[in-house]
Amino acid sequence: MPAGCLERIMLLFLQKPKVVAMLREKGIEKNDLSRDEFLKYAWEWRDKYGGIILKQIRKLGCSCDWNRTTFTMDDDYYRSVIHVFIDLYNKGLIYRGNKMINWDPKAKTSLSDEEVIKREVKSKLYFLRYKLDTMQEEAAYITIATVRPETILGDTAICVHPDDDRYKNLVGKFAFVPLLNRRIPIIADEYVERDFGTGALKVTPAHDMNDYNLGLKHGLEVIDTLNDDGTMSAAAKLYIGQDRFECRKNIVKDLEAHGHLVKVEDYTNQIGFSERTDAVVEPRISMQWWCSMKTMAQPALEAVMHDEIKFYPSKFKTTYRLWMENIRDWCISRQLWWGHRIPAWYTADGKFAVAETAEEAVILLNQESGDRTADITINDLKQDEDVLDTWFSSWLWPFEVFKGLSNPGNPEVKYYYPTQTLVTAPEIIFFWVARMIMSGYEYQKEKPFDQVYFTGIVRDKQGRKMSKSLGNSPDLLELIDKYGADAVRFGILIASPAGNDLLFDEKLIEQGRNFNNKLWNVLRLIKGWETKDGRENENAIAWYEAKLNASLEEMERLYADFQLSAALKVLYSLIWDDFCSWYLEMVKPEFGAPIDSYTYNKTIGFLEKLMQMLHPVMPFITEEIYQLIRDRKEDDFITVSKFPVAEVVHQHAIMEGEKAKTIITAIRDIRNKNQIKPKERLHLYASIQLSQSTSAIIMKLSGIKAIEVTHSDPGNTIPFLVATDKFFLESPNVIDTAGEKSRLEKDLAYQRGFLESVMKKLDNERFISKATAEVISNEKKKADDAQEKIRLMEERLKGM
RNA sequence: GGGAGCUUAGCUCAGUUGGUUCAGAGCAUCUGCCUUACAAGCAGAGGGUCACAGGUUCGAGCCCUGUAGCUCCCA
Repeated sequence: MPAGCLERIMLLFLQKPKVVAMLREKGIEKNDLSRDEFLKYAWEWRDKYGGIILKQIRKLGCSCDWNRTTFTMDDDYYRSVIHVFIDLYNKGLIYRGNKMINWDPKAKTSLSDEEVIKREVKSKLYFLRYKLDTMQEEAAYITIATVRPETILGDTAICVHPDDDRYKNLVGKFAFVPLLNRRIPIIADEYVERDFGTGALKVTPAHDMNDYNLGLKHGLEVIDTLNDDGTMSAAAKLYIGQDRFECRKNIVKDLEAHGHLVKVEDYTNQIGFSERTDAVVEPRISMQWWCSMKTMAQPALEAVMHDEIKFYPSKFKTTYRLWMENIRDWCISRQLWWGHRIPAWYTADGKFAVAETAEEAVILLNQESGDRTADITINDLKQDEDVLDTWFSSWLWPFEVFKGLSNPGNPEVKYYYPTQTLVTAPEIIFFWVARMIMSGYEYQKEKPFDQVYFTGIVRDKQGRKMSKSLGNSPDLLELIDKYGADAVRFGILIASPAGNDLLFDEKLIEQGRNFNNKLWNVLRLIKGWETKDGRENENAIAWYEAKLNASLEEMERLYADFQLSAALKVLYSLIWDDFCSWYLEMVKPEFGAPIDSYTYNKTIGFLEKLMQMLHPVMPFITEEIYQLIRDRKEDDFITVSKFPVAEVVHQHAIMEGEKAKTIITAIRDIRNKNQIKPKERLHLYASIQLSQSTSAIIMKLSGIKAIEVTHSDPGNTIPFLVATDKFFLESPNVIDTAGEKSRLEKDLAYQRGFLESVMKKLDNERFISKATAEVISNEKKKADDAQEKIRLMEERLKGM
């Protein structure tokens, strides 16, 4: 089983406490602290919670290599992140630039596109009229629609579609921004959607991505009306200092009072929220550090498209390709304190150098200026206040945990890199997966892993994503207390089909707990047996051995294809149905009687294998049972034992066993339908000679006194068919002929219909000429079987 | 607006080279059992026009096209 699949799924449940939240609980606002004070708290937090999270992971039964825990803020790792920044800067792949970014006014930091979560929100669409600058006496207006009326203070143009007849004559003219009376041009651009609103668009280059682009194209003025905390700036001229949402309310009132508000409509639109603080994100022009992506994306894209790195499920290849082909530069600076501080050093006059230390920066800057008389000293420099996006450190993970960058070619990185499988969530395919692949090729000249398995997203019973605001995430530790870690693991894994979402339901955990209980009772049963010499139950043992090997084969196939829940279902059924309900019932001695040693040893062997197969899913109980069924050497643990390998499957043994099962089930069904007590021992008559061993199993599991061979109904029996073999079960009660007859007739009708459809095929020349020989012979066999069954049923109906 | 995916039993879902021994599992339901491993259990049973409409094929839950509804990703 690919290690970590389940672990990854389960980690989704864990709560991630945040430093800022912790401080707030203590009554400390981040703004009251200095950078150093904040970092002191953050490290305290990390030491405390980092440890707790690791403990929780252990509690879940994750078997990781605990000697290799690594943190991106560890000294060595930190240096590597800085090194990569400098390296990419020197390669020209990192640059500083003033561009439009996503701004989180609550955290007062920039965000990458990936950190913005779009949500649909019910808003209002305000229709506002702008007075046109005309020579005429009579006032004329142009009406625009906006959901953010406060942004009109930053308007520097109105834009219409060049082919829009309604506005053609206005292009090139001017209008006045309401309340401010700033004169702005009316321009034309094909970007405008004529059907939306009034077809006229207000342009605010400082606060909207598209408007920004329009501004660049048409050389518009940029007026930044917002401060970094989301309040109106001095440039807004009005409402200065008011929060953007408060300002919205006020400006609507004022616009209405001045007759600029034409109407208000309800409107649903997508709004970006900060993944970090859930604040409404503001597009904002800002000086940030950027990582150029195009060149690094190229090899990373090809690797996945050519299956050098395989995605499971493969549908994510398309998602990946589309993102990579349209990749945009990555905003890597964050206005935070916690993180890897950007190694850029500034002089008072705005010059800067990128270097590991201030000393090196001094040298670089002095070399650059070449002016010996004006040498810069360390005291003249100030380090960039900002830190790097956390993903800028995480993307080095696959090799830097083995020091593949800081100590290139060391034995560990040579041994472990590339790793086998990355298990992760599709949500971070861009954040992390794509970037790890890029950094792998950039810094190790090789892919970071062979395959990526994407788990589903955990949802609640109603199909909603688990989220803090909904409060619908279950407390995993509480569940473990209630049901046990094994049960929780089982419940989650059984419901995790490859790549599909997982609907969490406590019922599934209950199923896991019941399974635990079942396993424990198996142990109790077997431990209670006394042994005697002998060799019995050979058929049952041969059947189960074959069954176990067949299931192992099946599971190997499913695991290779990452069909984890399917593999677990096979195993669950192999244990509960085949082992407990059938095998153990077949070999179980009568109460108090001893079991032969051959059967006993075989049974212990089976249970041992089953526990090994189940161990990745339920590590705790399987280890416990493993230790209890045999005396073990001190260092013999299931967790380090070899996973069983499938041996040759004896098909004949399986068929023999299945036949016995079918006969037994038929007899049990008849007992049920005819209210014959399970304890009542009956005679069975069969048209065929069953093997000694099969007969013994049938007698034991269906309460049969004796089995006799017969060719006709001995009378006072209930007849039944298994394949084309006839059986007659002695009936102690008066036989319900009417019920029996109607059941028989129903079955007969089905068989006739079945035969008809098969014959249709066989009579079809085109079928005979086109289908494979195997398919045809199979169909012929079906027809023969059906004919025989029909004959037997008709015969019986006649006799009733 | 662009893209990906989903629609199968009352519920949640499997069904990976097209062949009515393939229409399945778990839960839920019904019937009968406190049978000394297990009532958190045992033994059985019922239940589906595989979203809809066409098409390809000897044959379609599976392949193709369209329609409807839902979900996700990107803009």
